[in-house]
Amino acid sequence: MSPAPASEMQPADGTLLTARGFRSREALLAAARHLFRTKGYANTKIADITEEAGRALGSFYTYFDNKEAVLEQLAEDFKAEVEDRFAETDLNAGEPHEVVRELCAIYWSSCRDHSAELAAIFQASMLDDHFARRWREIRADARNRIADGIRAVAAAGLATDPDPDVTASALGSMLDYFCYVWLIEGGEADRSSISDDVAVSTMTRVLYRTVFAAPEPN
Amino acid sequence: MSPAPASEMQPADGTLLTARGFRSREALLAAARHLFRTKGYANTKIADITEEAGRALGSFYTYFDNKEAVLEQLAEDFKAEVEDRFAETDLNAGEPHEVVRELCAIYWSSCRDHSAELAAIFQASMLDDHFARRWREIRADARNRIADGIRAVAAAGLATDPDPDVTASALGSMLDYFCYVWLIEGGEADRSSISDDVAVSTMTRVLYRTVFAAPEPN
Amino acid sequence: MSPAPASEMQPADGTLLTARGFRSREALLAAARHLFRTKGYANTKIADITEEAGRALGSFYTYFDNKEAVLEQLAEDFKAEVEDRFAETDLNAGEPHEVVRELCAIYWSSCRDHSAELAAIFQASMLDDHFARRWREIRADARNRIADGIRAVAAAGLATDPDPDVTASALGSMLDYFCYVWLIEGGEADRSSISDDVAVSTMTRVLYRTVFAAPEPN
Amino acid sequence: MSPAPASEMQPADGTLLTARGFRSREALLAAARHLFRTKGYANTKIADITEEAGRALGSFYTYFDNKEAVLEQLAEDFKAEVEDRFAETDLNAGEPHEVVRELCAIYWSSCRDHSAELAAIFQASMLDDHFARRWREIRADARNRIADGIRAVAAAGLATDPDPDVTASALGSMLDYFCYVWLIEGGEADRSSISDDVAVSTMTRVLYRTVFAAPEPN
DNA sequence: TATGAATGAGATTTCATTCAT
DNA sequence: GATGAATGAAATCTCATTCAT
Repeated sequence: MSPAPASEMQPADGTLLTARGFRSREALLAAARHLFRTKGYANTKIADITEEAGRALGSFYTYFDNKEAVLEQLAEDFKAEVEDRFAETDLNAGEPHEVVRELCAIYWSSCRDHSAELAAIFQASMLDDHFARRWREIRADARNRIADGIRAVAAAGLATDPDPDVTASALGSMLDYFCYVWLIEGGEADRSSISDDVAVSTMTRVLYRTVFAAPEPN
Repeated sequence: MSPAPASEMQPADGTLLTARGFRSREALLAAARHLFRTKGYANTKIADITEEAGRALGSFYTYFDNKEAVLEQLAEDFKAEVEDRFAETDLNAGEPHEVVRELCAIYWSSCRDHSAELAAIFQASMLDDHFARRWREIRADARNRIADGIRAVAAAGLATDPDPDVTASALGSMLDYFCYVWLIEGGEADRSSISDDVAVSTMTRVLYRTVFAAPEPN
Repeated sequence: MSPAPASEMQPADGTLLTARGFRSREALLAAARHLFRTKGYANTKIADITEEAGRALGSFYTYFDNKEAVLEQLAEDFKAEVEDRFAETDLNAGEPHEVVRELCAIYWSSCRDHSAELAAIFQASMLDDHFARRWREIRADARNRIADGIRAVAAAGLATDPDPDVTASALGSMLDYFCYVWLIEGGEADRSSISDDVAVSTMTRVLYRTVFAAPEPN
Repeated sequence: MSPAPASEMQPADGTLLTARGFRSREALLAAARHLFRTKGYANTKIADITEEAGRALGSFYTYFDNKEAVLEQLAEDFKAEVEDRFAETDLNAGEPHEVVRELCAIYWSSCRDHSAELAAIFQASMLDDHFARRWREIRADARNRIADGIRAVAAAGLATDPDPDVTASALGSMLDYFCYVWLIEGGEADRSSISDDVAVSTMTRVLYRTVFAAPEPN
């Protein structure tokens, strides 16, 4: 769908990769993605990644400085793709409820398609200051979008909000952790999965009602 | 045969502790609490805890089997106290908006007063299946409370919700992660703290508007 | 049966014990004996002994310097009693086959009644040079008795043996390890116990035939 | 895909080792063997083994899970070799006394050449149920051979034995512990070593006389 | 004497990273 | 580039022994 990022032909040290090297690097990234999702970031060892990728342990260091660097790469790709998806959509046009729903749908599907990255960076954000900052940056984008929406609604006199930024933080927290719970943790105590439609509708409901202080149309 | 010294106390695990032992155990718990909050659960080593508590490394094992056992104890106390706080309040009486606000206030102050436990168990839930389950249990309480509220509102014909449990999950996720972000992570990219009032008002706003699909009174 | 050894009223440092102290010391010895037999010497911790004895950990050191000292005491009592039992019997009188049988019977019953000491000292002899020497001393008694018997038989012209001491060593090894296997290890792969009679008869058979180079009478 | 380097070897556990790895593994096994014999199994630490082998501590875990695994490997090799040595010899042919002598000679030389394994597994059998079972298995082979011999002698009407299996157990105990005492413990209180010939002759004497109830020929 | 908490040396095990082949 | 063995620092946990009460 999206073209390979320019970074893919170029490892950290700036040198170019041969085709063979390129394949190895991709295999390692794919293995890491898989393991981060299934075992968690902290519980994944370098040796797990190379084994899963069918490569020798030492080969890992040909392409990455350490596990953080892998996540850094994955997080970058993740952020870029989420931004792409938002950019492709005109959130200012259309019926408000539809716009909100579209935003939630993009968020949900991005998280679903990148659950490994979501799991890893969410977890890493709790272990490591660097990734805490990184994660805040990624979160900020959606949060600002929401805050802008709240302000626009207020400007239109449809609802008031004494603190749009904090409300946006709360709604962003809801989106993030709701996705984490259902896509990675495996749901709540009494229910382990939901359909895409229920997920998106629920996220939409909370966002729409909070921003507009009114029920959804129909 | 000989009577227990007056100084003996009965901690959770059923064994008797002398006053001296009781103090050591408390010192270790306090140290763990402090470190879990400041360095995070995973980054805290047993040796850090004993050092902070001014005890020898080996003394840790007089009181706990391992680091998990410390968190288990803290989590238990946390859960018990949050439940106590909720039990003390009659959430069914009074004006709805006030009830919601009260619930949010309890949640926020519980998390604030137990930010160490919140941080630790949140983190541990991502590293360890056991704590993931534990955390789900703790979360379930507030979630069910919210779901009940949504159903009551629907029964009163004030608003509709096609899926109260999932909405409650979303709102619970908001509460949890909002508290985590502001009380432990140190806020968002462009703002590092908020007042209790702003926090509670914001949480209340999201909850109230989502449940009632209407603006707050006044 | 046998009177309390003089050592029982006197701990290692030469001081006398009060009645209370005497009871504690006995409780610890009994506990050690029990644990040495069931868990083995090496696998028994000081804390296990005091717990089994219903005493506080620290009390152990009131009576013994360490675990070795307990075994030393038990071994001493064991050696003394085995020697007593042999001394009570006149091995030179009577029909030869009966004498051999009597010797084996004493050996077997001593080991059976002191299986804890046997287990402990056998094990300790393999871990610790001091007990290896101690065990050799204990073994030497029976071995010399056997060697004397072989020489007497040779002197009587009933059989020859080029190396009575080594043969006695082999027969002593048989006695020791046969007792260990059946009384402590719980028998062989396909049979877990034998009657006293079969045990004694078998030991007798090997000894008698080896010494006399002839079948037992009848 | 790429062919295995010519230097790769196939050790017991199924993984492939490079020549270098093979050498390290052998060095560790040799070091363990040496230390088990001189210091005993229980007194040998993993660090002792790696130091003796001139390897880093961590390297041990490249080849073995723990100390038990090393002994398991040594025990396996030991058992296999003893069985080989017996298999190579036709114990049913020849003059009975020579057959018995041959069996004892094999036993003695096997134990002498594998005194490290003998010491270690003997000791471990007293500390650990797993090795107790293992050791019983290894012992069972010789014991059954002896029991068969006793039955054959009885069938030929040369001697009687009311309980061939228990007699075989006693004779097996003699062989095992006699070898242990003279090859590992360093002999008896008054004599520290014996020649191979005296050892084998003595073992033979006890076995032959017990089984045949008669003096050896000549 | 009795108690049990305190101590810390020592042993095991893990794993990120380096490096020789 | 690829390989996998080598390394050793760090962390966990145990337990004999001491000691204050």
